[in-house]
Amino acid sequence: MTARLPLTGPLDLAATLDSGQAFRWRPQVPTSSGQGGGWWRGVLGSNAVRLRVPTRRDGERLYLEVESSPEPEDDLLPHLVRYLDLERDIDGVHHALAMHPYLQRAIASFSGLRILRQEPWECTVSFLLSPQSNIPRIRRNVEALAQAAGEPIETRDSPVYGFPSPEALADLGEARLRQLGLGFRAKAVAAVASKVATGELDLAALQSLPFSESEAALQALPGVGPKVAHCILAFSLDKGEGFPVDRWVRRGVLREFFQGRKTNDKVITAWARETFGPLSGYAQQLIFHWERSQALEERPLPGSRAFQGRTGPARAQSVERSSSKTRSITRLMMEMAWP
DNA sequence: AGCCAGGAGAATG
DNA sequence: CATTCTCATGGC
Repeated sequence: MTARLPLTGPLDLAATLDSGQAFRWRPQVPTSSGQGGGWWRGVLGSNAVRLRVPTRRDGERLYLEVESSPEPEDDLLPHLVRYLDLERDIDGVHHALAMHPYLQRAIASFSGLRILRQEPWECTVSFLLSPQSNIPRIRRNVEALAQAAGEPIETRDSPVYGFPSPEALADLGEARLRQLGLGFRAKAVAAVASKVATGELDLAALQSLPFSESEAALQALPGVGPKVAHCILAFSLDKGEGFPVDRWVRRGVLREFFQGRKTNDKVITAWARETFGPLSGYAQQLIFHWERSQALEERPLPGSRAFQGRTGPARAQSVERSSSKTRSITRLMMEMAWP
């Protein structure tokens, strides 16, 4: 099954799918002849899918291919539209945030950066894995969970697994979760899985609560502090006030908005909510991506795939200098690799 | 090799 | 209440 969806605004799949919101998307490696490039493979519900946004003059379109069988339910498209939040007026959001010169710079590089609306359970587990970890490792951990306890999904080539149900993860237990490489995070994953499996906790119900109540309910869970709670709020519960503060965001905010004075994260979070309101999550993503890309530019890590260019304006900027137009990283990379 | 990681939670001062 | 230590392991 394939589909084409019209886009009303920019969509940068690389920035949106591959830098820390979700952890199961992989770029499809193009063949030596350049075929298959630009696709992103992932799992949506019980479907193995791939996505692509080719460059077009008459406006961009999103291409979807379902690589698994049986055929998907006919509500897959609505689910995809919701997952990528395609009906969001991202240009409008960015226009509002561009009143801050610092954010304006980030917007110029990441105009198609979206905030996903993930399934709350998968998002919660993903960020339970995040404390004192790093994105490559979180990816590995999530994938290990899927292989150990997820439902197999039929495809033509390598087997794919759905994200495990709460019951499946609860049944694994802390010890087995540790064996999968989660480290001390296994305890929290096991505990929260058990709460959801027994019905004691209804994550989806938190979406209909006011922001602060939803935030408090999440932080009452084992392994969920301010950072993890705000990731869940922003990336799966559609709470625009969510503003996860990690070291990148902290660095950017203190330098650009606090004159370099250091303050604690509680102050930063409150400031963000006052300053950006329901657009806090978008501001946070722009800051996060911009700060990481800047760090990458300073220390390019020769040979790293990041340097060879999917995300990060380090490489893109050098191209943009010779091209007067500002384009999204995704489109830029496509033009470079597949003219 | 050795430092550090999209933190949380308990232990201190 | 603010700061410090511990947790488990792997990426670079």
